[in-house]
Amino acid sequence: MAPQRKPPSLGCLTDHVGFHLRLAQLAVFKHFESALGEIGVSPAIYSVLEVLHDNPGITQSKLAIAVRLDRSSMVPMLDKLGKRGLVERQASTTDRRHNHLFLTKEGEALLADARARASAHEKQVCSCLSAEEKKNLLALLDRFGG
Amino acid sequence: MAPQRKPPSLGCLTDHVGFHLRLAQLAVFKHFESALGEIGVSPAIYSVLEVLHDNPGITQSKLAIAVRLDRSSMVPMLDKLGKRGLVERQASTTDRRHNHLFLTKEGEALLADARARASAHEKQVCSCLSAEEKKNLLALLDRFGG
DNA sequence: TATTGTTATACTCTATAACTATA
DNA sequence: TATAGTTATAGAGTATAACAATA
Repeated sequence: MAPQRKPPSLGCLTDHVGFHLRLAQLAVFKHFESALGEIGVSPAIYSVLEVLHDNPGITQSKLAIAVRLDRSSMVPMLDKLGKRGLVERQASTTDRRHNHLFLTKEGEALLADARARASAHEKQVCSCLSAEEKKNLLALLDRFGG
Repeated sequence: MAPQRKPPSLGCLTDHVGFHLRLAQLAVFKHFESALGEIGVSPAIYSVLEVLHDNPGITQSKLAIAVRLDRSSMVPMLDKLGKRGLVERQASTTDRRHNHLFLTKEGEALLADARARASAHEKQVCSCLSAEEKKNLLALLDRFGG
């Protein structure tokens, strides 16, 4: 059989938004990893740090909802961040079922670094889009997930 | 402490295309699962079936590249599809390192069902977009992953 | 009864590296 | 030497279900 010289056809796949979403996310997350991997910040961790910074004292369950994880998945993540000295759990005095979460000084410092890197990453990864196009893209994406 | 009544702020996250991509993909894949889960077709399996249908005789490595998986990840996937009687591996007669892959009759039948469901799923999940907007969205996504 | 955080567990997806058989 | 498929393995990510403490 003669070798296939052309890239294989993707058929109906080209019409499916899910397929395009996966390819785009794959590319963007890989780039993120190359930009923030060396400081130990994955996309999931970055989102947690941002929400914590913006909502000091938030509880674990609310944080989980905000970043779209199960509350049980939040636990090992916060354990890890706690061990790294980035996040603190404070048991609530008024409702002792709750933990209030805070970034430590180290957590804030790491977030500052992560933000600078994430911002540079974002510029690079979106260099193929005008400001208008990016705004448009985000609005379209929000129709699904917002 | 007073309970937080408002949804937590997402801060810088709202400017990051990666975050929006994740939320959108989460929503779209969840919907896909609810539409094709009962016939045992995940997004990954669907993409493999489509590429196989469109490129009969393709080799494992080329298939892996087409659907953006490592060739080692292709093996257990094809094992599973083989056990379900959907895909056939034919050792090449001219280069015995290659396997040529084909959908069986059962594979084609399942794909027909999957296509109908995927098409309905796609309509539902994109009901928030005009035809123009969807076309625009796919083009924008392709800037990253294409 | 309902909720928060936790634990135990398991499953899916994926990649890396090394192996084999071929070329 | 290089390539295709395979194997073994490990890691990330995530969810489900049940539990203890608390409300």
